[in-house]
Amino acid sequence: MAGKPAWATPTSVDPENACPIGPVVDIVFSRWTTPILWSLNEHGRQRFVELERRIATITPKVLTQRLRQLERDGLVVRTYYPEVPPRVEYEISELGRSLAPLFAHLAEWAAGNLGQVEQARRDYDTQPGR
Amino acid sequence: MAGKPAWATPTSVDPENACPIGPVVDIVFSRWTTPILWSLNEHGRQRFVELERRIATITPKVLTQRLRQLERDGLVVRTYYPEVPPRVEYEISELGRSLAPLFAHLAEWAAGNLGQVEQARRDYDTQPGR
DNA sequence: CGGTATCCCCTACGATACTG
DNA sequence: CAGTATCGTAGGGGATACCG
Repeated sequence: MAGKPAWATPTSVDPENACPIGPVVDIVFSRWTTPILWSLNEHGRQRFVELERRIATITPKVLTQRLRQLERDGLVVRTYYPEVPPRVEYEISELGRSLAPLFAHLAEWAAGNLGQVEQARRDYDTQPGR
Repeated sequence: MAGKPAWATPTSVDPENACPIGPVVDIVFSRWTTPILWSLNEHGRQRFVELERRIATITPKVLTQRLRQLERDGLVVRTYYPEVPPRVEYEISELGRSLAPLFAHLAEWAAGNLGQVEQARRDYDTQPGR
């Protein structure tokens, strides 16, 4: 990154640079990833059907997609047992588990502030003239 | 397994959303919200064009949509000055600012672990037979 | 069991105007 | 300046069926 002088303050930057947490949000908070990671962290090693049943509204196609993505990102470990019938188990990786405090932080914020968000919505929606 | 993980909330878990942080993720980490909140938190009060220029790749339509949503959720305060030409300023609310430690936590995780994610991706992609 | 393969729909988003 | 209005599209899921 030695091309740009430090004094060259850009008037605009691409979203990645505009927000340092952009990339990590894409990785951790893309759709379905939080229920999956949460389930694996809370209930430990699970088979495909267990996850499918626990998340309930997810389709097998999407569950596969998200699990592959999480595996590729190193957040989930997939283990295949060549038995009959075949068995596959998913577990959260060490890297994935390192997200636990972050998730706890998020849950804590939710517990303390979600009510305010809901109240704000009610207030906003009852404003006359919208 | 070692009992209850740190991120498990005692509040009843919705069987639909097998994940207590589902709602808060929708509020805080839906598309474009993090760059907007980050910008408002980092650079203070800003007018519409300032945000537009800073985020650069966002269109005015979408910026409006997201700002309205954030306003409705009580994370952003919109102030309209009926001047000629009109002036509108956006600032992060107290509730929105309460997300700052969370964002910092996220940035910290990213700084420490994003490299591992990228390495995991490289490893995964260089596996033969995919 | 643990997935693919297809088809299809919906809507979030982008592009391009235009206005008070 | 601070937005709307309108149109068009891509692709992320859902539903269903099928395979090793």
